Amino acid sequence: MANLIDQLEHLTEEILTKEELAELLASKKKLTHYIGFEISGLVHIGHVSSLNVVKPLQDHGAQSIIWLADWHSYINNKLGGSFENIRTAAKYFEHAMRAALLCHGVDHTKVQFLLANDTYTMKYWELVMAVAKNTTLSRTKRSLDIAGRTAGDSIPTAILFYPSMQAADIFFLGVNIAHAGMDQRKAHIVARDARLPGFQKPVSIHTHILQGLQKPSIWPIPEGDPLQTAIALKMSKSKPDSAIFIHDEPDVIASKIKKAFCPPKETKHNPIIDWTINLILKRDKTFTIERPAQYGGTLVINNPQQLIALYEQEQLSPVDLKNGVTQWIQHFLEPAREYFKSEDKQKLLEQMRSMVITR
RNA sequence: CCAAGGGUGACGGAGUGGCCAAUCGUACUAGACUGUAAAUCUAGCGGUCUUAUGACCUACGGAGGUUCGAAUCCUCCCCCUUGGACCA
Repeated sequence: MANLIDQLEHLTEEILTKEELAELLASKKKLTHYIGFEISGLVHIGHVSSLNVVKPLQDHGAQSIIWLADWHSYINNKLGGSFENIRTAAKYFEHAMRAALLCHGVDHTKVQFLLANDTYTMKYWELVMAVAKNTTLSRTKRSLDIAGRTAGDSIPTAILFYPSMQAADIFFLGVNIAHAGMDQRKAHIVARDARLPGFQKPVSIHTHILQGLQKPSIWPIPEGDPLQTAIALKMSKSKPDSAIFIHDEPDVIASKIKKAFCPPKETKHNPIIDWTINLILKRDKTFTIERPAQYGGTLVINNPQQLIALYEQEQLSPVDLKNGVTQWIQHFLEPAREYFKSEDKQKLLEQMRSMVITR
């Protein structure tokens, strides 16, 4: 079994911190990690991508928790801000997550699913306040982009509880590793800086945020804070063509990739390049592109550098890359599609779809 | 609770008695052009019917009213923004 730290480094954008993780591993403590999701719309490939660390962690004996953060949805007014809708959505979400885990070859029955509302106790709210007491208002406000908000807008007071609650979740669940997409890093920092007496600072690991498939509204992308840029470019559940959902049929996958923004020679902020590097090449050692002989025949890509070089020199055309990516994703999501074939899950999916539209 | 300013189609934002189904921009959809997408151009973009001209229905926060006629005027209500009052 390969070294866990190396594996995680390969799969993620950052580990806070590597030293702390090494210490944790050396301590022989039981590893527990969690990833929380605000329940909202349909589950897409970005969610799937963020679960890429579950397999190696499990292989090293970690207990995995998927946290269904229904209170966060409620606070953020998702799905009409109705607990009833959110509860239905949570059922869908759990299945969708199980489906996503299958794509990574994870035994989903070993993953623990917890719904926040079924789990919170008075002790939890005490922890929320403890975190809030140790966090300045300005930091809380700066952290609001984890909820897709900015303090500048007129915001309901409830949103201000969001970061403290997310940090408190970590302590409440007693996990020693928190993992999430890069867009959630500020919540983890709040937790790490909260210094709650009697609690360990959590190690936190952050995965890459996959870009949305469509052309960014501002192009070319101005230089700036890379994290802000990534958040701005991330795929959106509310724009169906910017994301591929886990239950999308192969023809839908093909049509979305076909419509995707993909400028020739341009490898920065090119979603197809982004997906190839961060989804495909992180998971597989090689990526094979079948292409007609007239365009060069079958191509095997071994690493991101090679991909970038070929693409920038126009030895790999957007069309061929798209075709390769399409095939790969169709295959990758196959287990999820299978999982969702049953009648009860189709029904949940339908419910979910109508809920998202009505909203 | 008070004051001022607001609530228009997916969004931004015009329109302040008939020429308004509502300018314009963005987004979206379709087609043309590219071995992809983008950009560009053309068309569509509340609903139903019609080959089409057109007709009808539903619409400008909600409910009433004035008028031949209202998104536009009046009344009441709801909500939002900013400031203030109360708590002191």
